[in-house]
Amino acid sequence: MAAFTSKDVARLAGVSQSTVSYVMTGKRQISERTRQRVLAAMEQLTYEPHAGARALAGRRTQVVGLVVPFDSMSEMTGLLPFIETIASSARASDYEVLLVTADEGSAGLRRLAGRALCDAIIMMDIQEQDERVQVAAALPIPVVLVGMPDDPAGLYCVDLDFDAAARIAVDELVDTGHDEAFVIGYPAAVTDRRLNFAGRFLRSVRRHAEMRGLPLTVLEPVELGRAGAATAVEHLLAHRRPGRTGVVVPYNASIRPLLHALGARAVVPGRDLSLIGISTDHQADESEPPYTNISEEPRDVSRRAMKTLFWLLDPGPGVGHPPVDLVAPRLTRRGTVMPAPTSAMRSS
Amino acid sequence: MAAFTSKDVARLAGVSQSTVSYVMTGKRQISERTRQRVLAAMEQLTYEPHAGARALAGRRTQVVGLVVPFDSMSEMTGLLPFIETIASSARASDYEVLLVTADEGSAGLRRLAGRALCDAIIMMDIQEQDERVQVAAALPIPVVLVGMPDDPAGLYCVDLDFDAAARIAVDELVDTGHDEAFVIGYPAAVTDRRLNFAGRFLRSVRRHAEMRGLPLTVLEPVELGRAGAATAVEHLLAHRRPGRTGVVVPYNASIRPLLHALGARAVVPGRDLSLIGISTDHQADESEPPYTNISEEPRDVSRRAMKTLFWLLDPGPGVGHPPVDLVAPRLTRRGTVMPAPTSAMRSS
DNA sequence: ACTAGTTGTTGAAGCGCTTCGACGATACGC
DNA sequence: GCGTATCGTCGAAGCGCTTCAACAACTAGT
Repeated sequence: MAAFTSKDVARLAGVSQSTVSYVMTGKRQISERTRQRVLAAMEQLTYEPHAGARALAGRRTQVVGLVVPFDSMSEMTGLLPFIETIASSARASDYEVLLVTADEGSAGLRRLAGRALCDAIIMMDIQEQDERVQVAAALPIPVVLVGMPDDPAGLYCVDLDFDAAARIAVDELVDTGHDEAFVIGYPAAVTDRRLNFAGRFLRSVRRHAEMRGLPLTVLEPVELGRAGAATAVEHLLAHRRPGRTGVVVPYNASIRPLLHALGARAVVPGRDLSLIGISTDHQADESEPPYTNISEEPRDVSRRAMKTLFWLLDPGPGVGHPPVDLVAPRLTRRGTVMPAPTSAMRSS
Repeated sequence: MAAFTSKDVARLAGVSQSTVSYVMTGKRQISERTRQRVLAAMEQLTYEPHAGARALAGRRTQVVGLVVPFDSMSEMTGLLPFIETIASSARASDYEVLLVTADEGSAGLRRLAGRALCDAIIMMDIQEQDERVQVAAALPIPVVLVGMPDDPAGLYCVDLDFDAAARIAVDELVDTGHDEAFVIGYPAAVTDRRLNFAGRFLRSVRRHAEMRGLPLTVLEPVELGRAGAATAVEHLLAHRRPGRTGVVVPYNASIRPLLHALGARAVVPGRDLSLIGISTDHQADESEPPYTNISEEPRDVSRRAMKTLFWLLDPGPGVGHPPVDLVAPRLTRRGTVMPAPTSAMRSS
């Protein structure tokens, strides 16, 4: 099992070592006959090129660095689909994935680039003011952000379009004749870290509600778990005005406990009030009961991020790429929003 | 930002390049004065050694390959703590982590070793009969399994001691005077893939129940989700004999829906029957209600696996290491097991 | 027929490290 | 004082690739 080198392949194929290299990289024309001989020799020896040597000589590693937020003790479920999609996109283009945890901060970024560990970086868990963004922008390799800091510093960003999500939620509630809306705040784990999407969504939802004349209250954050949800529901029920009330739950992990708390008080979403969650379609569908949701699809976002990253690595002749790529969310009705009153009633 | 090389450091420090190398690796004695000069130069240039060059010349990469089961569409939550712990253990020893998805099968393993992408591999999601185990055993680099195949082929394995877990569960039920036990089977997603732990647990629990004379029935698998749990509970209630019934739920994702289904039928664990789950302490504690559990701690298992891996990379002078390292589980009572009848009643 | 391309292949020069053997300098034993 | 260790440093030879310049063998153009 002593590893073979390209020299061994060359000898077996009866060509020079550089020819073997050209067969692998395709950077020079090689006659079909020779190519086949070389490929056969590789096959026979189960040859694999030495990654380090490649990186050294060719100055590219075929590795993408993935910076993920493992530091927070929070469940951070929902992270897995991101990682998985990124991993498989990478493999599809013959790239490996190197995992770096976010708690390393900028040091991790510098290490990745400085040691030539990867050709590009994809960074998640972006905060509004993120020191790493400046560092990343100064690196000699491309960096794609999943999320949007206040100042992207020229970096490419991919994320869900939270402004559109907010607009869709408000529109849906207004169009179905709601008189008032509540937004369940993000849990402290999110707001403490000033994760970018929380602020973006809350600002947008306030703006759109105002534009459409929908009275809107942002409730205290729901701490993950039963107790927090119960408190929020009590508060909600105590403060709602008579009329048609809509509730928007922007943080997916809050949705389940909230539904549970409503259920415990025999409040039925879609009958007694309306509820819209932001979550994956899968989660919304599997929930008991299923709820009307605005899609937040980690897989789409990751895929787009990887596309951007590969484009940066090899721009090609195309027209370019938008620096900020916001994935459009989609509303799917699953019955937790009360339908609009009949037209007779409506014209009040 | 043009990357510096050790030659630049050498020039700045007024020493030869090889001296710089010896300062980094510590493989030769260097006078303290020179060492400090070199370190200062490195600092000044923010020098980082080129990983590829290191791998090429030094034949070690300071990378561990991590093979994780992303292929299954199953939630595979619970995976994150493994990954996180492995990532931080690795970093603590100045190793990077390269992520490989299990759906690549043995090809991924061969690539990792063949291309010299890493110094060692840690592989999760082991099946009873796993073709990858043979391949892994033949690799020129150490491989540690998280899980136990039927035939470890000489590889080091780390996992929860499912046999002990089964014994603890049976003992607890017998010692508290139960007349009968049910085990909720693993969902199809697990059994279809013949994951190693399912068979190990079921065999053990049957054996220990027989040894202690506890009538035991293994129920149909609970499919993840409400419906599956409801079916299992109905079946359970229909078939239980009069007397003290214990239920063991070995798959952590099945516990929550099961508790929910029991609640929906107003069956209270700890009063109407007993329930023991295998899950992390955290999950057991946060659950509503909390349940008596046998600990399954991914972080412990991962940590031990990494310890084994580092030992394999650098055996040191110690006495050695057990090839199969089973982490002992621990029972924590949280009130879902009915206490033993009073001694007066007991002596029937 | 003779130059001017074109095509396919090669030798050799690195890429930035590790590591071996060598060597000058200092310390020791007698 | 002279050989003999010991210590600290250096030069140079790779590690296994990529890539450049060069060249042999053809094909075309005039």
